[in-house]
Amino acid sequence: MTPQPTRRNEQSRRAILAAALELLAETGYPALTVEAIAARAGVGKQTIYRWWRGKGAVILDALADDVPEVVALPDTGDLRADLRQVLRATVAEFADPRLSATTRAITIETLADEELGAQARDRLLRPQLNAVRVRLEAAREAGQVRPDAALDQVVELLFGPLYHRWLLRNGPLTDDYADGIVDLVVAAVTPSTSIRG
Amino acid sequence: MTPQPTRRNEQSRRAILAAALELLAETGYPALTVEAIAARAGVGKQTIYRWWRGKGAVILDALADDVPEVVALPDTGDLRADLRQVLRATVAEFADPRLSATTRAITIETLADEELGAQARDRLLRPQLNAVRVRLEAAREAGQVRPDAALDQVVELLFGPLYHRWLLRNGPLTDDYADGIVDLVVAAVTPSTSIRG
Amino acid sequence: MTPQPTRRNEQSRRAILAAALELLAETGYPALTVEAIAARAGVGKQTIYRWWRGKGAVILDALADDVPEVVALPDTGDLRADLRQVLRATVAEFADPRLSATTRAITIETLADEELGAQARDRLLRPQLNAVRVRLEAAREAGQVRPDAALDQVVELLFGPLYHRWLLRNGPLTDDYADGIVDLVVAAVTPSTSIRG
Amino acid sequence: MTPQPTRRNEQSRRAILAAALELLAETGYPALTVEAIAARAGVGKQTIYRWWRGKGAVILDALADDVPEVVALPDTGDLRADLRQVLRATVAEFADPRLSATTRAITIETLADEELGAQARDRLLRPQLNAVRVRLEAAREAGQVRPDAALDQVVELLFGPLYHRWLLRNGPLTDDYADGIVDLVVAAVTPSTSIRG
DNA sequence: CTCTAAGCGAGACGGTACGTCCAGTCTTCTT
DNA sequence: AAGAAGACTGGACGTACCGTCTCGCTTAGAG
Repeated sequence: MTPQPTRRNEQSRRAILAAALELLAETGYPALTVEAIAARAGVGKQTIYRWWRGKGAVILDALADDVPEVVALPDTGDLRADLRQVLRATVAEFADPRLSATTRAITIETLADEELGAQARDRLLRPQLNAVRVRLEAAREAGQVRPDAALDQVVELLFGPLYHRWLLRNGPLTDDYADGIVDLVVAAVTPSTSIRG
Repeated sequence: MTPQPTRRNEQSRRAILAAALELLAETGYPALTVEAIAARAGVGKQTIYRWWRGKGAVILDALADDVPEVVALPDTGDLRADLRQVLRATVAEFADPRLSATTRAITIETLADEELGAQARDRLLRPQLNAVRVRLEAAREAGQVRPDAALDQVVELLFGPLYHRWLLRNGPLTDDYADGIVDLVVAAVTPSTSIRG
Repeated sequence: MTPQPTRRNEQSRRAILAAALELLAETGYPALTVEAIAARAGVGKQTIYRWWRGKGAVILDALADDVPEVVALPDTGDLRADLRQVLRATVAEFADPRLSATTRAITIETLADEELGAQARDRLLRPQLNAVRVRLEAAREAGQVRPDAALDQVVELLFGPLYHRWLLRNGPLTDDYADGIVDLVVAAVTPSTSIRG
Repeated sequence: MTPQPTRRNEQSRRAILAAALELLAETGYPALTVEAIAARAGVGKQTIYRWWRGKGAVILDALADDVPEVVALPDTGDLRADLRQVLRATVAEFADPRLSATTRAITIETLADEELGAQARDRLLRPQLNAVRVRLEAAREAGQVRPDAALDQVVELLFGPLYHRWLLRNGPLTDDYADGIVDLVVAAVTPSTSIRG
């Protein structure tokens, strides 16, 4: 009943993932079909259904395969500069139509399927967020961030607005915008120097 | 060729929107079909396709019909308190499975279809964001917000993290979380009192 | 409820019949629709349904309008020659794609709808058959046809084979074929000259 | 693209043909739909469209399946008697509402679709006509039929009138009528005994 | 070093919904 | 009151994919 992973044909697996990404780029997610993936990959439909639950799972796998497991963030000592760099990179990603399309695709699938959502979160989202968190922890130890700041929230404070604006097309996504967010967030977490200057 | 809105049957229109919302609540968005809406509304499919581009457009219309055109925000003079109230209300909305499901539905459709996205933005999102913006403007005039703060960004700083966490299921959505976001944002926009403490 | 023929718009009537014939020639019977007739005639659909039962009735009316009420047959005294002429004319009609198509159309409608069939029979078929019958009666009086021959059957003996071959595409329809049928039929009805040659 | 007949499911094929005949008997040809056939047969619509061009093709196949490939005609030595028997049988067939309806159905489809017409001709009509032709050939060899008679025409002379009268409802179809036709045709083909009476 | 059970390409299958087309009815406004 | 216009319910159309189910055909590993 359950397939034997040992016997799995690696060549087919790769052909399927490649075909899925190609078709995603060409036709967009809603027009993507398992049948088309199978045809493009030169593979029987059953071979897809044997190893994945549907097109969403295939796409997720394909994307996760493309992403480096661990993402490292630069630490120049200048928190603001480092964050600007990260957010500008994110803006650039969203500006790239290809990457943008795939991210939208993943998001759709994520919305409709809880299990897939969990996988996407753990394999794609978390590593990225976590890298930023690590950088913030370093900043906190360096006294550049208030010790009581909830760093998970700070991370979401950085990415949430970008994601929101991009997903809902609520305005242009520019480097200036990214910088503005960073400035606001830095202001929010900088220890108050007020009491006695 | 293009239908004549004058001749439109208002009764059918309402029946369709009502049926769409009912079915959405009962079966969820992916299982929602134009055929089912037509059947439930006692309407020919063509009548739906004559006036809408598909189920997404119907749902959007149905939801937009339910939303008050203008949303007013309380102004108690206490910005932090007012914002907490708004964000807590948003958290509550996201916690309600019914509302949550419809918002997810809209979001999916929005992602796949640019035109629909524009409509959703203008008719559903913007009014809500704008209400908060108005409150922030009042706060700025009252000297509670730095005069140079880009208020649109601040609004997104409030909602972005919530939306991000909810959509990607990146953690629990609680009142505490909402309060934490508000605290961070208020800290970000409060005029620096540094000069002489 | 029942429409008042007095008030009927003669112009519309004619436009409808003309449009029906045009479309029949252009697109063929199965592709012919009431909607198209109405559009072509610049007429509301209701105006068609008010006066006819459907596209079949319209077509029948259109064709019956075209046909001379009474058809006369030549009588040269030579029965064989006269019949040959009639059957050759019929062959020519069947060879004309346009006439052939309309006859096929009528036949289809006739098959499906008994009432229409009756009308077609009385207004289109009978007059034609009757003309031949009259000629045969004359021949009988002239002693060229056996007095005991059932003339209705003889008429059908003439047209039945042609019709059969044409409708079922059971072979080529040529003048030779027509002549052959005539010869057989004449042989069948010629009084036996046996007694003394 | 084109389906592979090897893989064809014989069970489905039979279920479809059976369902088609059932529904034809129950509802008549015009009310017959591919959808209903599929439902009754417990089959997907695509399975019908994969193997047939439409309901007409299905019905034709169903009927052709029912017909014995080769039809033999009795040969008692008495041509007139044998032909009477055949034509009376045909009259009986036309009198049976069920058989009559299916024949009308086939005819309609035949009229509209040349290819179908060709099939109907070859698989349904020709075998029957040919059987009569064979009998006539025997009669010719026995000297009961003029040697110069075009037998194909004679066959059509027998069936044409019946078909004509039935299809166009141009009069009652009785055994007497059939006998009358046979008498005429026999008269037409009997070698003239005149020469020396 | 065969044999056999698995995965495989292929694609037919029962289904469901699609978006379109037309039938025939109903409604509104015009002539 | 009839007509032009065209929106309405209804229902079949033929298509596209879904996910499952055979087919033979490799192909690997247990005997």
